[in-house]
Amino acid sequence: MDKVYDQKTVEEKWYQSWEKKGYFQPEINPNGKPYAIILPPPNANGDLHFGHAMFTIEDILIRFHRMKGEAALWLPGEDHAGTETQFVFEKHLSKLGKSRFDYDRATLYKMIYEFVEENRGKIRNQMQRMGFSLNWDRLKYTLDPDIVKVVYKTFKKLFDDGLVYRTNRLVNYCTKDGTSFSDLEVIYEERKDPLYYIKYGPLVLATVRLETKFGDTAVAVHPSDKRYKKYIGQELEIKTVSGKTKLKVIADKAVNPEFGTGIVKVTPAHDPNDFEIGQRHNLPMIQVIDYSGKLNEKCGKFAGLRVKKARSVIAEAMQEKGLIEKVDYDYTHRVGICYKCKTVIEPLPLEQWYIATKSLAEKALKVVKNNEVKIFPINFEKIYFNWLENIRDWNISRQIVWGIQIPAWFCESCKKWTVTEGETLDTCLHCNNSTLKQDSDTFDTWFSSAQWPFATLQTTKPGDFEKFYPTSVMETGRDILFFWVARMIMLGIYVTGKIPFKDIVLHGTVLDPLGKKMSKSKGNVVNPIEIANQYGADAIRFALVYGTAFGHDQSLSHPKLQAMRKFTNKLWNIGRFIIDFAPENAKHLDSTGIPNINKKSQDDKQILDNLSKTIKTVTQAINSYRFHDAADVLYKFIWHEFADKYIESSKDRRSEVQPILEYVFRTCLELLHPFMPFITEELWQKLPHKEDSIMITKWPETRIPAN
RNA sequence: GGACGGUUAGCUCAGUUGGUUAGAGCGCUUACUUGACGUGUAAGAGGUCACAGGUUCGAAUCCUGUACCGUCCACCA
Repeated sequence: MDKVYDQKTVEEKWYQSWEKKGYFQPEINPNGKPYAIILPPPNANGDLHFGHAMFTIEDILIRFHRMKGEAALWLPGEDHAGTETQFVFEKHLSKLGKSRFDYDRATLYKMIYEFVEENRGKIRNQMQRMGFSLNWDRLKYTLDPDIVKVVYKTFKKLFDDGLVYRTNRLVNYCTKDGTSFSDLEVIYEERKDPLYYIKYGPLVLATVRLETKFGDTAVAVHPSDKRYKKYIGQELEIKTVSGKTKLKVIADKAVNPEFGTGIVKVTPAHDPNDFEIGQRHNLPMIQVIDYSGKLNEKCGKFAGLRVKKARSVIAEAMQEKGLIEKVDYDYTHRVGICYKCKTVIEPLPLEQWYIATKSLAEKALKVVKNNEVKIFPINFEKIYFNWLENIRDWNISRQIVWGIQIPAWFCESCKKWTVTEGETLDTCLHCNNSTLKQDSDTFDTWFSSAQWPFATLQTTKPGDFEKFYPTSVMETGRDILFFWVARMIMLGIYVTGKIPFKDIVLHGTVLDPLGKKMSKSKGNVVNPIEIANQYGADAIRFALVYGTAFGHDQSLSHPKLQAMRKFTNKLWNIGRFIIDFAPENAKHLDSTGIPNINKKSQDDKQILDNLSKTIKTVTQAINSYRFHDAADVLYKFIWHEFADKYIESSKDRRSEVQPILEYVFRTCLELLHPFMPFITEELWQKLPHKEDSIMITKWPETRIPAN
């Protein structure tokens, strides 16, 4: 053995042979009880990033349960990631001087498909580099025909049950990306914008959005606001930049009398609040901004201007006519922006498919309240409850081509919609005319992701669903608790009648070394594969769980990685001492695996005793998702008890205690294996052993007779 | 406006139901390195556990409040 541990050769050595021998298949323990984790499917088009390195937690669980003799299945998947991928592709197009408008739907789809195919598999290699024991035979892709079929079926069922409906209301629209988004995909930013106090007839009101004034259909005050009581119900004549117009004054409790002058202009087509006021008062909707973010023909001479430009041009025109009383330039408010391209989100009226979430959310709440589904750490329960209790209906239509096209057909003759399970319709089921047109929109990616646990297990191998559903654990980042986890519970229960998983385990975020969130725009993204190449995959895996309470954020720390690299070197040298430097006359561990020596000293008894305690603690810690406890105990025991004390003190009786050294060390490797798969396999192979691999040897606790 | 997390040695962080002199890694000091260890071992310096109250025989740990940092949720024009 080399004096210094060379992680590169060792870590390249084992993965393929493990996979070839079928260790990643649950069938390796045919009679074990089922234990399943569905991998949160990474973007098929992407690279491994640090969030994915946290899959280590899932690998620890899977390897641990596999060693306990369970039929452990870790099911890999890849996500087509609709908007994400299409936007990446559009960037790629723009570098070529093209845009999505240069192609028809089918061509664009085909191009993106090929673009993704070129990159698929890249991330697979990277996950293998990390040692993830995923069952690749069962790999699923969100665009696999059988998955798509499941998604269609769910949509049809929802439609038939009246839980999917189509309606025209304001959506969060990104005029740059050309699609609507769900509420979750809008992020808010504090912005400073001028607040204009404008004259509306005899009244003065405050607004930021001057450019929507062409869409005003009323002026509103609070019903009990004494200042304006006499105006309620009146029709005001208003002088504007383009002539005179008339607006009615209405009373609505949504108006805050404290803000501005206590008066608002009501623009139902361009503001969510105003939309609701409009509904209550039967106001007409006048759309004055189009889907490209420009004022339309209703705005007279301002037509064609982009919103931002229009605002300043109109302000100038109004100043000239003396229609602006004052401007507050220090006004800050929160503005919704596109999470992807940071464009200001425009609330625009658009017909979309919605899921009625109320009844689904109630059930999703109940299963967590009943403890049928448990969330770790527990404080996320409150956040989960809060979201579901206030949930709004979910817009699942997206105006992009990359994704699953919605299987709904509109009949031009009878103006009715028909939904199918994916079959193409030739004639309308309502009126028999053949004037059908399929909805050009695609599903929100999260709509298909929300079905992932059952969609995958129903389409892998016969019997998988019956055996592994509900799965044991859903382990993922806490940032997608709403996007994904809550929705999986809602749709999982709805479609299968059962919860999709029993435990939800949420890990924290890995931040950059300065404690900032990693992001491409900040340029502080670190590639975990490079870290693995530098320190070893085992070291990075251990570093991710060691020293930070599970569930908390942590900063990437090079000193810590260095320390973990040293730990692997320490392990290597313990192995070298025990194996290479064994005296020639030494006894060895026999096939029973229990060290059988005549006279045990106090030291011997103590190390064996402490080993048992370590086994117990590590087992308990993993069972309760306290991975940092397990790592800490292992590190301390191996280095500071076994190496520093026991090995040192036993050097005089070396040949006598060799079996104990071998036994304790081998057990340590087994306990460490879920955390550090590569080095433990390498060293374990050099010690006396029975099974072919440490991966399939029995977890130490299961071998200890109860006492 | 709500909610959650954090605040412990110079730095990065542990500290599960409250219990003897508060821990680790890195860094620092001093010796050793005699048969495994790009080193390792042994010993050591270093903390008013954010702040203010309270409960208790006893609090980093429980309760109340405050400050600062971070995150999430919410339609304030």
